[in-house]
Amino acid sequence: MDFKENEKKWQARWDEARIFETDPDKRKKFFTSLIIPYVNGNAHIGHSFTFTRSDVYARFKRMNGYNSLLTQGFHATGEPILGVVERLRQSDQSQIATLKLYGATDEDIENFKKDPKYVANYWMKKIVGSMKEMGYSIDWRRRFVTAIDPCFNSFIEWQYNKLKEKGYVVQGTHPVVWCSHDQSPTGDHDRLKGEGEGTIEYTIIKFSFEDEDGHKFIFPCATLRPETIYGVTNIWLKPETEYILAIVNNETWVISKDALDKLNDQLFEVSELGFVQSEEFFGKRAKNPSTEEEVPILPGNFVEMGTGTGVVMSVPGHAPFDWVGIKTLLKNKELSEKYKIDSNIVKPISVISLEGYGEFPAVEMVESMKADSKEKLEKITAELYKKEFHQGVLNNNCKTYAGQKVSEVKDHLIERFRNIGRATSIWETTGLVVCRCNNKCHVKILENQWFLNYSNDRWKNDVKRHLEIMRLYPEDIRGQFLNTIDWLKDKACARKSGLGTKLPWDKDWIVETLSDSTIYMAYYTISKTINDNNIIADKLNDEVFDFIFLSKGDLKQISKNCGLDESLLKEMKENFEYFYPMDFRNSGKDLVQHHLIFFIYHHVAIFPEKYWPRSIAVNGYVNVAGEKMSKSKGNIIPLSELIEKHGADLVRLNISTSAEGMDDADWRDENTNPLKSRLMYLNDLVDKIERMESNKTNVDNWLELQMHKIIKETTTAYEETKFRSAINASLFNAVNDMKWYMRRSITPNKTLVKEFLENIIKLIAPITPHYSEEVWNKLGHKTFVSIDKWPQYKDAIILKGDHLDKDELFVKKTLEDIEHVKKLAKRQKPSKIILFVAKSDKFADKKDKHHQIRLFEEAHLFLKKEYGCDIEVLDSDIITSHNEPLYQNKATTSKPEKLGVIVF
RNA sequence: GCGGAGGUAGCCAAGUCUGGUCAAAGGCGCUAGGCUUAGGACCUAGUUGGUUAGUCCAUUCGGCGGUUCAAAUCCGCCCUUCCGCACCA
Repeated sequence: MDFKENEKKWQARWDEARIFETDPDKRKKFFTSLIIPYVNGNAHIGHSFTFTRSDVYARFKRMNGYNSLLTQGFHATGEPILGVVERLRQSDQSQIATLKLYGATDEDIENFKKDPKYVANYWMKKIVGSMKEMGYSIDWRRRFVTAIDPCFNSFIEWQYNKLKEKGYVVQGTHPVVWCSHDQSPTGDHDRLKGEGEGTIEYTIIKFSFEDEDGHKFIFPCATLRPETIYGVTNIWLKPETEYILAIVNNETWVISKDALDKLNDQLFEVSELGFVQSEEFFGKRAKNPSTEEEVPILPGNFVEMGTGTGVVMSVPGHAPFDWVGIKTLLKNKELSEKYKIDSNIVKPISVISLEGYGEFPAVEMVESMKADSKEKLEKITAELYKKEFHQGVLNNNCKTYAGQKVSEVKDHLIERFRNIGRATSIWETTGLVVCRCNNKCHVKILENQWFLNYSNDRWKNDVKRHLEIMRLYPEDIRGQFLNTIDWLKDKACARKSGLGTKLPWDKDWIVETLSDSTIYMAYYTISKTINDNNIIADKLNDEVFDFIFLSKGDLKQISKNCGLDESLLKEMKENFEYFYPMDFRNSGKDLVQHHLIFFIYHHVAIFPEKYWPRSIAVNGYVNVAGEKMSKSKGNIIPLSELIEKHGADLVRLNISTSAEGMDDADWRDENTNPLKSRLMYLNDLVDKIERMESNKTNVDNWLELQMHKIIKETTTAYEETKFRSAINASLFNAVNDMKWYMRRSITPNKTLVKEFLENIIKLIAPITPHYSEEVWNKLGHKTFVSIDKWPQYKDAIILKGDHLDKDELFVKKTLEDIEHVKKLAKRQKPSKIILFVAKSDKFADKKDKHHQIRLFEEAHLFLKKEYGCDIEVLDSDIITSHNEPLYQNKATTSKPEKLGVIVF
């Protein structure tokens, strides 16, 4: 069979017969879709896994009598497409290489530079092409592209108006990594350095200071460990450095230049007064707001002006850098005399007790590890901070907090100091972040940002409650869902750039990307009507959507208002009410944390409960020959290339049986071989059927039993989306059983073999649809197997079939025994084989013995054919002392579960 | 750090919920033989070590310890790999 030829043939026939165009009818419906792929490149091997799984499930349901709707849309919302265009305009070679890998020509690339929509449409067509080649059973009349299709944008506007009505879209403030040059948040992909870095809040402890003239200043010490406040011995400023004096919320602060910019972006009222050299303050004293004690201000070379405020409090007992700073200073006679300090004045103060350490863990660690380099100090600092946070307890120097665990008291302490105006906070990136434009980023707190109020208790609880009744495949993933829902916070939902829908009430903003992939499934139910009738976006106002999706309003009136025919409105409403809710959604496991959760959230928020989604399936990633896919490895194989090489059925079969559950799939070309050879075996068997006769044989019952077991096992596996198990049963086990049957039965039974084949062909049809159509046709059927009836099994046959299995197992075991003996006796071509059935007294039931004798007498021809020699079955009871010793020995050692064997 | 999923013979991978029938399915690879004979495929057997006319013994399922007549499977501790943690799709 030429797979590719065959696939083209059947795809054309399906098209012609429109068997996948799905409209409401009397049957029960089943609604699913493939994941909505991003149209900035071609479909590749990674997509094929989730695509195929969805199609297989839709086909499985279709054969099980459902009116199965499989739909497909495309995703163009957000930055990526604009990014592609931008990079092409800058002649980015790696971008060009990627696009070429996906099959774009130089001419295409020139066109891409002109228009993002061209890019989207170009790749959409390519992907559609691959999907058709893969034989996905999609109702193509319903396709659309997000952000490009104006009608879809109207739908998103409706979504947001609904969410806002419910109070689920709110305004708030939020810290983001910010590039002040670009004036925008700097996401991971926009960074030269600092991928994965986030934001972290430093506490600022305000130390007060008064100079000789009575001017009051604040030294705002930025720290991650405000709980060590009681252990402060001094303040560090960087020597020989200009600090800035600035009015910050009506106080005069001494801070770094960087800090000024940061505070400016973090909702402080800031105005610059002037410069001051750090030397001006050294030796003078500032007041600790917790102890009211005065501590000296001293030079510390290690102070980093770019971090925090550039002003640091020193806790030498618990901070390695501080202890080294103190040591360095005391060693320097000139400075210590100048600033009048000695080892008493800056003596470490113990504030945290930590098991396994003495009073001053930082001192101990520095000394024992001889830490001197910055790297070493950073390492032990991180280690010590972690230990003290998790295991440390504040000691008696900490007044009211004495005896409390650091991990438990930290937040209270910060809260109290803030409340009495002695602390505030400054946000910092968790590591150095440099924007594409080469500017160093800091944290900005965005105001009046629009948020989806995912932390809303009512909303959250609705989601959790619904999750309880949803089916999840595999069930293991539930914990991941629950946990994510628990910590889900509000999510910024409007941005300034990218393709997408404008926020309906604030046109300066564009709705963020993920909201385009939350309830778009509802749009599939109406997109056919929109596409067929060229409905324009203006007519699809909120009133129309309310009518279709929420049954609100009067048909006549709405029709009049929007200018759409009543019949069209009714058609959309009927389609929606028939196909909704979505029954099954399959995605990669990486989408659980956002897409899939938001999918539930938005449905729960907007639609009546009966339209909330029914199930979610999740699968792993796709590796190629054991390695992760990556552009750098160049192992991202476009789907079209795979199909060209193997044909769609083998790609479908290989990928969908490569893994199940949350395991990652692994594409290996060579794995197609065993799959192909089994398909060919079945195909070849069809040709042999004609020469068979319809005589019952003694192993027919056994094969029939296997058939029912295979149907049952396969069906159950499909239900659970365990396609690997399904194929294991319906292809591997089935072929093995069939091979055994063909070997075992001297004259295979035509009727049974045909029935068996027909069932197997159907069982694998969701995964290898083209192949199955062809073989089905060859078996003499004029119908499409894709829409034929799923095989049924009979539990009754399975339940009473145990003894058949036992018998066959016994024959197989005896075959192995004979082989074994042959080898040991070194008789490659035996002239005669004698089998001994055990003596009567060893059988609990005499009937079993007779059954055994009959079994092997029936198998006589088979055994004779196997070994090409005479086979004799002997009853051990008839062996007497007159027989040869070997005979006597076998007669006595034979057991009911093991025949005695002599090979001549 | 928080959370999720894993670690099984050369590789991939079932089995773990519901302990025994597990020296542990299946596939790949490898070895021997067959078939054809120089194409791959296909068929049979083997693939922890020892031992044997088909038996039996020892050791094995990340590590250590425990429960049990019995553990890959249950319990505890430890080691280790992968994944997600948001304004990025």
